[in-house]
Amino acid sequence: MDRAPRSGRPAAKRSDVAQLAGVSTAVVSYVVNGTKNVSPETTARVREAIDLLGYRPNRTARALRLGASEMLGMVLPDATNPYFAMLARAVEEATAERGLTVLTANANGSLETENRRLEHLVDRGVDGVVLCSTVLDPDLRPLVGAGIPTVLLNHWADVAGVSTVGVDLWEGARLAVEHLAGHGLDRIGLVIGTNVGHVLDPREASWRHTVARLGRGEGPIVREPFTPWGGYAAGTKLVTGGDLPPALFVSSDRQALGLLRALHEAGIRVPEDVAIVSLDGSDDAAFSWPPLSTVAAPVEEMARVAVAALIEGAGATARHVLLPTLVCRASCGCTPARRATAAAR
Amino acid sequence: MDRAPRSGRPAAKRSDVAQLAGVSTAVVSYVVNGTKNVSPETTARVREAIDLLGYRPNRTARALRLGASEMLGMVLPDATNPYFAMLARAVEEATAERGLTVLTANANGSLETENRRLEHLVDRGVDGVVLCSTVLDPDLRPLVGAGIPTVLLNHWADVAGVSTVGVDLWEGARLAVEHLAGHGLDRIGLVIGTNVGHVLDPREASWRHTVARLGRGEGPIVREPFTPWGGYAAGTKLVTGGDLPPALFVSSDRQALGLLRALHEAGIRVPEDVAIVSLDGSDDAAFSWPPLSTVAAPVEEMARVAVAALIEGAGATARHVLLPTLVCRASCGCTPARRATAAAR
DNA sequence: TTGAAAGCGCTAACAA
DNA sequence: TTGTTAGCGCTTTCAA
Repeated sequence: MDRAPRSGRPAAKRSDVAQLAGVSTAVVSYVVNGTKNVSPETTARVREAIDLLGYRPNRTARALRLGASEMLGMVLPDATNPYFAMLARAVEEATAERGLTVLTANANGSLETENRRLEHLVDRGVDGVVLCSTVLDPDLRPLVGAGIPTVLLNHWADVAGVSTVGVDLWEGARLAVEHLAGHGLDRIGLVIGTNVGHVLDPREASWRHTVARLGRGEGPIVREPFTPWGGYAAGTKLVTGGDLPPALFVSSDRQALGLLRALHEAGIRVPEDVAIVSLDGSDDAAFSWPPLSTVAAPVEEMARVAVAALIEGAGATARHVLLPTLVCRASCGCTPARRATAAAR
Repeated sequence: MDRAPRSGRPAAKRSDVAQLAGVSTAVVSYVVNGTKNVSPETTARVREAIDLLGYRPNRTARALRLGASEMLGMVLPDATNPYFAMLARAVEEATAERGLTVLTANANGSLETENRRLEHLVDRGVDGVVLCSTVLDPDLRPLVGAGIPTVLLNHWADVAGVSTVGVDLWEGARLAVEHLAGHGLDRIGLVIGTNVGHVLDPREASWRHTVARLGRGEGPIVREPFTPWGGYAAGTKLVTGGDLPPALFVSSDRQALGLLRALHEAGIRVPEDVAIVSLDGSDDAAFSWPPLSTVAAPVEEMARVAVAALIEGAGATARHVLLPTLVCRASCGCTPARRATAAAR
């Protein structure tokens, strides 16, 4: 070795422990990993030596030897999006419970970056990958080529060779539309994203289907990106288009935030003039004005299922579809936004 | 080795490349890392072999050999907080530019978890740590003990032995208060967090100082946690306390979100009845209602400085204090919130 | 119950 | 310019 040890006292290694305890290095391994029977006395001696030296096993060496890094990779479109941030945190938690680490990477909304990050994770030797992709059919070749178990999280389409876990968007849209209809609103519009490719988004399909089933009128449909700016643009279109329906199903919370702003700017009241239910259930929906009623994805459960699929999946590919739940706040009209006393002012 | 190779064809290793190219393994290293002169012909042959086999160096082995993982660790209080999410993304970017990877960990607001995550990062052999702690004086022992370079990000107090990079909060508060005063408002209150320990928060000190210097009245001061719920509680107090000042400096965007909600519920208009400037500059401030005027931290710069301090710092400990900038939106009264046409309705 | 030793894939000093 | 080789710290087989 030709490198100076790190500043500070060099970390103790397994052989130091072995020497101090008067055993072979193998025994230290047995004690540390509990993989073999070691006599109580020896165990005690080894434990003591470990404590004395403050020994911590070198996980890099372990990873090299094992051919497994005990790390999971996760790539997100953008951790700055509260919904993905929740997902990331949940995955981290589910992973930590199993003694693994997550290596998180942001694709920043770029497919090219997504691929680069993916390859990077492969190089780092992650044992599995949780991929939240913005595209329906991500490029899985680097993963498949390396034989790395992969699960597509927050995904609703079928993809060959990998497991997916997603929300039942059809059911989510049904929940939203039925709720809005339950408020007696009879024309229900849709604000939805643009990046869904050529496959019909289940949110759109279900919105259309449910509106028809309930015998309500189909309001306008506006397609804009899944961002607050997209939502703002949608709101502006709706307002200037002069065809503002009394109810709107918005396919993401962030869009709803932007929509709300456009509506406010135009002096349109929510929920009095337009009632809104959105979809995601991210934190920021609770502190918009008015607070958003939203169909919430079961984020923790999604994460747990995804991690389990990766670890226990053992090559099986399954499609997990989880049910969302409606969280009522003020934007749909369920709860009065202002306090009674305030309204009386 | 006693383990089956991963499913799929086993990855090519350096010796395969060497064999195919008809050179020694050392030469492959030289070519891959560009550490030594290799003749053009040999280089070409090696490159070809690499492409042919789809060879990718094993970073775990490299890390073990080098004694450096080429990973940086980052621990955050909560990546679900948009401000920290921005910081995390910026750090990831600054790190990627240098060919390194970030291992991110969430402390979930718990000091105990923070320490556990820190130790975990040490075990993983990270070459440096970016620590965003919620406490003023975090436990750096695991880091110092292992001789791992550390920088405290988003920190404003002096801590022995490590570099810090933070925002000039005094200046931030000055900017906010002066701006509010510039709108002709003469009593300026403060909403601030509770978890600052026994040291006087510079935001509070500067608010007090600036208000006095400008000859304005000091409005009420409310202390609640740095969360939307804290902000909501603060707003409720202010409203029911009956001492609502015409201007409020709020020490974090998330608090401001909650505050806004409490104000809305009480039918109080922003900025007409109360003008608000907050501090952070996170994304969600742009889509609240009304959009928040906020003193924005130079997040990208903070991240770059932090990463540079870690990598080029070479044991030096410096204190970097960066300047925030005021971003005016509607909550302070600079911009009319509603469109003129809407106001005319 | 314990130990000796091979070797994970890579780097780089040293020799040729 | 290229090759030989000794490890990095760990796990685990096989033998004692």
